Amino acid sequence: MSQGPVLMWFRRDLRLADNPALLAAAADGRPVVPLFVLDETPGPRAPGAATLWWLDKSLAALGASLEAMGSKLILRRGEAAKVVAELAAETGAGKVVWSRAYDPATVARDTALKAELKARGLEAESFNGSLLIEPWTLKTGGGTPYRVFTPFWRAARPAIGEPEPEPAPERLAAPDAWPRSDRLADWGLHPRRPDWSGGFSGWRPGEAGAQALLSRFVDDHLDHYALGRDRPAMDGSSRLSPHLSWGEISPRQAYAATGASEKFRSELGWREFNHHLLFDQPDIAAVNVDHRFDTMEWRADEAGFEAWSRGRTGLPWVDAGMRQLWSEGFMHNRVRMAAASFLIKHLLIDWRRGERWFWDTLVDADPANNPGNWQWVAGSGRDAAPFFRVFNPVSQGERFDPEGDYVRRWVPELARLPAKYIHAPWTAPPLALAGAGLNLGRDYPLPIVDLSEGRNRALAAFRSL
DNA sequence: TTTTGAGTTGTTCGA
DNA sequence: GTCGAACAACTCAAA
Repeated sequence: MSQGPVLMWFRRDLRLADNPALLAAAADGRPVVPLFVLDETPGPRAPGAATLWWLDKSLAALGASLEAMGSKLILRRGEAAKVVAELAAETGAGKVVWSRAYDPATVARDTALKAELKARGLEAESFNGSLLIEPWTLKTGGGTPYRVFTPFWRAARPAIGEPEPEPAPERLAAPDAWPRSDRLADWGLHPRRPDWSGGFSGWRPGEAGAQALLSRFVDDHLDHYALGRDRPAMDGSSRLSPHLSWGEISPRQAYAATGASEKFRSELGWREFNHHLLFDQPDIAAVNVDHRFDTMEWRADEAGFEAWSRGRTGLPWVDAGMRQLWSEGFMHNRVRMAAASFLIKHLLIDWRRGERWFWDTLVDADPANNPGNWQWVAGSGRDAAPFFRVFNPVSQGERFDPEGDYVRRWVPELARLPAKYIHAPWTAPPLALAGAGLNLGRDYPLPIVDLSEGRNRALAAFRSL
């Protein structure tokens, strides 16, 4: 067996517990050199601004946890495969371990790196640190990937079983000398000039924050998840998505803790489904999974896109969601669907534009889930919504925010409007508008599109595919 | 090979 | 207000 330290390359697995790569690194007592590489070279998709904010805090948390056990997180910047190979040489490492990624570009890079390391006489091993079940282990009877969620999940469940997450390694041996590390602050991941992250204060990135959130969710919300997840004003959702995205918590840990809710587990199932899609398809952020959509003539509506992204569409349900997104880096899932549907269907704007906006603004932006869910709403994805499913922002709002509390919170100019009109302020009688101190068209926009006309235009366009 | 049952999240219209 | 049908057939997965 080769000697020297083991290089533990952290990627989207920024945790110590239930991390198979880290356990393998620690297993035989050799010194461990933990590493994270910030790769800004073109190639695998670069994280968006909100996720970089998150990464900054998550790396700080991971670094502190490692130091508490006498270890250290080495930070390097550059082309990842090159940096890893160089640091392996620099430290005399005999082995490199990491958790697998599933997008084709990263898979190709990692495969090449593994071959290169082995050619140099090093051991290189990758592990499953991010999924309940890996794509190549689950196939239909015909040997193809599942394209429909329900049979996919029915087949996946027995294969997953009841996982038993592993604890963190008890100790990590330190090398004789630590290699040089960048300073996290020098990476400039926290936004400056302006610092737009003031609304992010409710988040606690890092493994401890993820575990605390999971416990609280299981104690307070899991019993009523199926209903609570549909009420944005109550926020009975788990909010675990950004923690899962960076692997601060493993899906095995989340799955094991939530056996009381099939509904929640099936949401983890959709995360798996999207990762399997990511693995099978060349580039789900750019290419329609259903190629019939390649001929769709999307509208080039700059004003519409601008109104949508800034929460100025005049549809309170959509605007509340888009403003929550801008403020917190998050949007409740119920509202995401309506906001996405509005852009794609009522405005007939290419889903990729919306996907890119979410990619940059969501703290949970994920290479599998973000494009997968956008394609699902557009109807171009796998097991996607039928074309005639056009979310109506007014009826959705009335159904899932009957008191209007969610809208009041995020669209304060409507706060004094009675619940009866809050999802459709243009229907309020003049007296009600005056009583709410609201001058429509000045304080808050009139709808930028007539809902009925927009819907019919979308149905016609989608039908013609 | 053929057949069969089923398919995340909706809206509108008419009875 | 409530309810069922229509929306558009199509594809998937498994028997």
